[in-house]
Amino acid sequence: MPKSPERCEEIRASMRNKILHESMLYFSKNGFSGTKMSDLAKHIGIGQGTIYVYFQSKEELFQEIHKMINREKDIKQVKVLASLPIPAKRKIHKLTKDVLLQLEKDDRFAGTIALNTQMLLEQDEDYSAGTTYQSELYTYMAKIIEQGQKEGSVVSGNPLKLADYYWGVVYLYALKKLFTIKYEMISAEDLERTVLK
Amino acid sequence: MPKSPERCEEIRASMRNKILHESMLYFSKNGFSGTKMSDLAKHIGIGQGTIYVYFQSKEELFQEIHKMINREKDIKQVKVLASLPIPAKRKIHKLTKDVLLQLEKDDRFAGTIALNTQMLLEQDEDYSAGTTYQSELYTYMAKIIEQGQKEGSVVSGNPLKLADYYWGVVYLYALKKLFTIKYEMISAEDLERTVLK
Amino acid sequence: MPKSPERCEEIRASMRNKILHESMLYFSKNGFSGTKMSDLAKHIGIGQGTIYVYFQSKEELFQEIHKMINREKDIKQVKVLASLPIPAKRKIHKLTKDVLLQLEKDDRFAGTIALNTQMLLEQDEDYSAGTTYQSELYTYMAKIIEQGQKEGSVVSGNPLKLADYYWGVVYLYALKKLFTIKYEMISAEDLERTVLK
Amino acid sequence: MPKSPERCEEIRASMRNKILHESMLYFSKNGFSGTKMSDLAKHIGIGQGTIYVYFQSKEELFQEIHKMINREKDIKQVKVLASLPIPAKRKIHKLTKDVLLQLEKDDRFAGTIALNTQMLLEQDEDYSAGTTYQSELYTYMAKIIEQGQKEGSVVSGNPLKLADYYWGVVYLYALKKLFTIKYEMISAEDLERTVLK
DNA sequence: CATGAATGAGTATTCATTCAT
DNA sequence: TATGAATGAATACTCATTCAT
Repeated sequence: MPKSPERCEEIRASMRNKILHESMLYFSKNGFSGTKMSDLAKHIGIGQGTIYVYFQSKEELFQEIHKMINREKDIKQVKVLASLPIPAKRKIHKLTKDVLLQLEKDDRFAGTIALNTQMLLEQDEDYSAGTTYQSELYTYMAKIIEQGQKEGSVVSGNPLKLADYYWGVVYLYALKKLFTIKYEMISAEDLERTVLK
Repeated sequence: MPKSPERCEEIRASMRNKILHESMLYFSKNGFSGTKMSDLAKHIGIGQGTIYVYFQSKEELFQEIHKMINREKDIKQVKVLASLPIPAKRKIHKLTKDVLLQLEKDDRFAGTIALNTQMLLEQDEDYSAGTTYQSELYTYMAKIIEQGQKEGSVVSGNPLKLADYYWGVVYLYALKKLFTIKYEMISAEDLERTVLK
Repeated sequence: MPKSPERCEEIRASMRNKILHESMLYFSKNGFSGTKMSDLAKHIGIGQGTIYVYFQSKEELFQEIHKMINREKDIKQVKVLASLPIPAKRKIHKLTKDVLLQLEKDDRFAGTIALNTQMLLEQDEDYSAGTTYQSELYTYMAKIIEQGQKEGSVVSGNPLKLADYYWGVVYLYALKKLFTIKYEMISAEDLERTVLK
Repeated sequence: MPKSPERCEEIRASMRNKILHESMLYFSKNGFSGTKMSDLAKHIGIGQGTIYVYFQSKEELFQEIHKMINREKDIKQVKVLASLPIPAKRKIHKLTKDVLLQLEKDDRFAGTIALNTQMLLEQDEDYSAGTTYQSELYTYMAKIIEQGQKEGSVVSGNPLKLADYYWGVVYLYALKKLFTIKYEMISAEDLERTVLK
């Protein structure tokens, strides 16, 4: 009895995802050149060759991970938040609460962020890809900040620069979470103070 | 006729330092596994073999760089500042101004900081060394923060955690300076807001 | 579908042995420092990397070869011979005949002996291992010699020293066989004369 | 006051000889490829560069050592001995006594012999050089053996082959002397028995 | 499909040789 | 002349990738 084609496809997709997710975490901890394919395979619990059934090369795997990251990261939330008819201060409260919660709970969130560092640290060329997305996230954040400045709740200064500061701190604590044994997460108040008066 | 021993020693020391400093910058930009010894030598402008006259291996060179960093990083400034009989707010102003100036001017300052990331990202064992020092830097900063809390100029919260936040942001912008083509440095006000009310 | 584990193990063992045997002959002809891993691999007919799948380093391979040699060298024959109830002279005749036959036929026998020279010539530390074994071979030979001295067929003198002389000559002709284009093997009579009257 | 040219020449010759002799011993213990020029220089107690003042290359040094060896080795003794009007047995007694004495006393004698092994083990091409000389030594020895066979004091067999056997044993004990910590030298009787009845 | 043994291009390291002092 | 620091070609070793099973 041959497997049904759909079932087959399903199995393929699930293995591909497994590799993608585990690799993301592994790469985020060890960097691109710091990761050996043999170690990665062992870590995932599969044979070395198996990775090459799903991905053409280490390079491609790394890029696919980034595509996945950018797909997952939900900009939507910020986008929606930006256009809601509520004070900027509340928007920032809400965003901060959500971000810290996600950071706390989801390993992948921290991994995602760490990988962007790796990108920054190791790759010079494919640089643009990661930045593209970020700018969008930053844009919406900047809108909220601008609103807050008008409302008097946010400090003055270039909104984009402030947005970048806010996300930079998020990124900083994502790294700390991933790489430090015991680290106290930043408090909502401290994080908000990057932009709130 | 043998070369004069003193002169010889002098040459050796100067070459060793040259390798150490140049390597620091190179490693900080490319990471440990991302650095090829042949490229490094070319970058320094010496033969590959020369590095091995002074260091046993890539690994050892990397460790010696870290020893050097920890020796150089001057805690003194913060130490002295902490014990001055002036308001904490002024101390933080002074410190912030100095740190941002150094960050702006001295490549090595940013390099030093970036290397600590590499350490964190790539090496698991020799981790402690770097942390030891940091805690001292953090301790003095925490003292200033504590003083500020009493004086009412600094936000409430665990002083050490706040010190860590402050230095974390410094570290974040050091990375940005090293790895981003055009980046606006954080302003003194924004940096101070990590701890000041 | 994974390969069957048994078959896999079998393949590994056979490749390991192939490398071990071929390397033994190659090292014995070229010495340790005279052997390049790339040449060795080419000579065996495998990729350079393959050797490192089975052995950690050139050094380790060399040591494993010696372990193998000491396992293979059959002391048993001499041991059995020593305890047989026949005249020493006949034992020596038998032994000499066998040894010369093996020397003539089996390349590995000569290789084994040549490698012990290499050991002697190049390695200072791991020296003991080889010697341990030899002393056993020498002990049994010495017993036969002692018996012969009582029977009047063997020359007088320290039996161990005479045993060492006998095996030394065997060793000498093993070297000659390996390294000289055309060499006449020693005759049984000449070899026996080291100890027989 | 400039040094007199003769004195200068004298100094040069003496340094050259020092290098030559020490190198001979060092090469004989470590082999050609097993010898590092830096180690050799340290062993001699001079700078690495100094060797290159006197010899063009490692290769040339090695060859010069061989030339020196062949110059030193006194074939004369055997040559003279061969033509004396005394019984072969006495010639062999005399030769054996002299050879063992020299082996006992003079390190260079053993070194010389060991180097011929190295030659055999490592160099395929320059092979002829060493052999040329040996054949002369062997020829005269063979003459003595032939005389002994006529006189009935020497065993029958190809005289050259027997000469080779005799010198082979000498060579064997030279190696033992060089490479074994405590080794009992072969006795004159044992050595003579290679050829004497 | 899944595997892990085999591979060789690529990288770290050594060592004979040069050369400024 | 004597030196030893500097060099790069040669060599040991690694690791992404392939492929027979």
